[in-house]
Amino acid sequence: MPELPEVETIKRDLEKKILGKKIIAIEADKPKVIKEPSLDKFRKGLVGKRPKEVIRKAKVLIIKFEDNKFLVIHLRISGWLQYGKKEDKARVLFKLSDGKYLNYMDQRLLGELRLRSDYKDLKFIQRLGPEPFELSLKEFKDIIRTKKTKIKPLLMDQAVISGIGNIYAQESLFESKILPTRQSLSLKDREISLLYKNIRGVLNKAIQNRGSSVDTYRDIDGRTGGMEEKLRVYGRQNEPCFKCRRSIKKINLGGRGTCFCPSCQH
DNA sequence: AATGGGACCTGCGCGC
DNA sequence: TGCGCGCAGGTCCCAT
Repeated sequence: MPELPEVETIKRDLEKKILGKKIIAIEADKPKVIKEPSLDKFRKGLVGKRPKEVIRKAKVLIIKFEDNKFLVIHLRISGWLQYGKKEDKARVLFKLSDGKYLNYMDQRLLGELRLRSDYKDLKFIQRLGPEPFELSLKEFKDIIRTKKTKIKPLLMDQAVISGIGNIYAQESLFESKILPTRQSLSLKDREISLLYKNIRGVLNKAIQNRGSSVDTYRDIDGRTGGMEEKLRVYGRQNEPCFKCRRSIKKINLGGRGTCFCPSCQH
C-alpha cells in the first residue's frame, strides 16, 4: 500500500476537504472490499453522518464520525481516495453534502474498509509496532539488536516498526550505505544511528513531497506525488548509481524486489 | 523464531 | 495482434 508518507498526505488532505460534510449516499460497485459489517449495515451506519476527525496509524487511515464510529481504511497496495466528481472506476462511492464525491479507488481490490465502534481492538492495529517517529535512538538500537533476520525485511516488519514499506526501506538503506541483505545483528553502532536518522529523513522528505506515485497512488485530487522523482534507488535497476555511477542491482528479498548499489552499500 | 511459498486481485509491459 | 509470464507501494496464513 501506500506507505506512511502517502497515507499521511491523504490524511492531511481529507482533514481540509471532508470534515463536517455529511454522507448522503453510498454506492458499492465492489462490496467485497467492505469487510465489515454487511453492505446494508455499512450504508445505514454511515449515511447521514459527518466525519469529525481523521487519524493515521502507521499505514492505516481512520475516519472518526460524529457518532464515534470509525471507518477504518487499509489501502494495501493499490487503494487511494479521490475527492471531487464521481469516478467510473470507484469501487465504493460516498456522496457528500457539498455535492461532491469521495471515491474509494483500488485497482487490485486488495484494500479493506471497515465500519466499527473502535479501531484499537483490531488485530492488525494491535500488532503494530511503534512508528519511526515514536522511537528514540536507543529504542531503535534495541529493536535492531533483538531480531535475527536481514535488515530490510526487518524494517518492513510492521510488528517491529510500523509505517515503512518496500520503497522507503530501500531508500533508507541506500542513504545509510547498508546492504539490504545484512543481518541486523551485524550492524555496527554507527550504522544503526545513521539508519535511524535516514529513515526519519526519507519519510519526512516523502511527506514534504506528498508521497511517491510510482504506480497507482494519487492524492485526493487525483494528482501524482512528487517524491517518485526524488527516489534514489527504488526502481533504478540497471541504471547508474547517483553516488558512484555504477549499475544498481535488483534482487528478491522476502518475496519483494529490492534495489541497491553493490558498490556504495556494504 | 525465521523463512519461503501461496493466497488475495487486476492490469501492465515484455518476449515470442 | 495475441498469449503467457513476471511483476507491482501489503499482509496473512501455512509449512518447514
